Amino acid sequence: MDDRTALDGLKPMNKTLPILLARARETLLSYWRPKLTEMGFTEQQWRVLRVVAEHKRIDISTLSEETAMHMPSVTRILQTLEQNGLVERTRDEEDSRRSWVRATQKTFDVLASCVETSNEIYAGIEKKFDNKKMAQLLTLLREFSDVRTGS
Amino acid sequence: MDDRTALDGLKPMNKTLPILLARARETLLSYWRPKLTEMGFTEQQWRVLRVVAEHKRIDISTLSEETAMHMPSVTRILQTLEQNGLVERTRDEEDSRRSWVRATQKTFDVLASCVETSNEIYAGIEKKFDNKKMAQLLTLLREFSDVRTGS
DNA sequence: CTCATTACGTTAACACGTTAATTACATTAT
DNA sequence: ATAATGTAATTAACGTGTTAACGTAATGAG
Repeated sequence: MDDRTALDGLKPMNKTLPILLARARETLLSYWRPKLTEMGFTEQQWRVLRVVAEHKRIDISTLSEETAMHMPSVTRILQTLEQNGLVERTRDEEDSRRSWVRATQKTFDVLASCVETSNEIYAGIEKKFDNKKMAQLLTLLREFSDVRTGS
Repeated sequence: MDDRTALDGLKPMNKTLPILLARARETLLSYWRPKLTEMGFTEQQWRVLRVVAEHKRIDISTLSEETAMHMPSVTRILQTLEQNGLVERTRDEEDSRRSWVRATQKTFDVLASCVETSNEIYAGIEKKFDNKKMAQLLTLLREFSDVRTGS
């Protein structure tokens, strides 16, 4: 017989934060996936596109920070988006290490065509998870994110 | 000049759920990463190991559900864990499609050696994000996860 | 000025996420 | 029985997560 006493000090995994975060993400995606598939974007490409469009121009480091993705992922995704004519890149004149990314008109057209569906999706979620709870959840997630350790 | 009117109907991305979920995950990992690296596990391998250890035996589908990971990922991770002597697998006698996974003593030893650190990590988090807030967060995440659509 | 250091971004390598297809076995209906 | 359908798990293919190393350019100390 196995010695399972090791488990005494550990919480049941299905009640822990990592699992619940993963489930919440999966639930959110269950609403978005049909539209993303139809548009031919991955969730991550969509995030990058959205953030780039919010700025007149943005550098890779800031983009990485705002999308909550690591820079290698951002680099790869930008290559794809650039090939598809959704973003353009230029080098900084003063500091030639830095490069700037801008959204093209094509991106704004895609976003415009998505606003309606976006509102429908959030309305659908709100039916089952009201705005007050959502606001609480967002606040708690923000507060939790602020306790990050060095790194 | 670009036509940015498309953005009028969309929330700033840095205030949306997908980004905040990603940040929360990253924050949590910032606490765990040192220990995981030291032990030589990825976060996902650790999740699988923990869940397997909670059951006398568990099938792949259930394991996939409880770890909130897709079955192909679970399959790959189990191959690694099995090669390292952390889990064992057997086929079901009645239904030979199903296979059962069990944790070995080696797994329980690893878990036992981790309980102390685990408690320290959660204590560290609790200093900056108290138990009441954590309980609220877990509850809201659970409630949100329950609104998943078909699929 | 020069060398060491730091910072921005990319590349490389391997693990996981995601979807579709596949294999193998059970179940159901005819 | 057998053919059709459904289910458990794996494989395949491609995109992303993650870490380390790399190339290049700016910065700072001597």
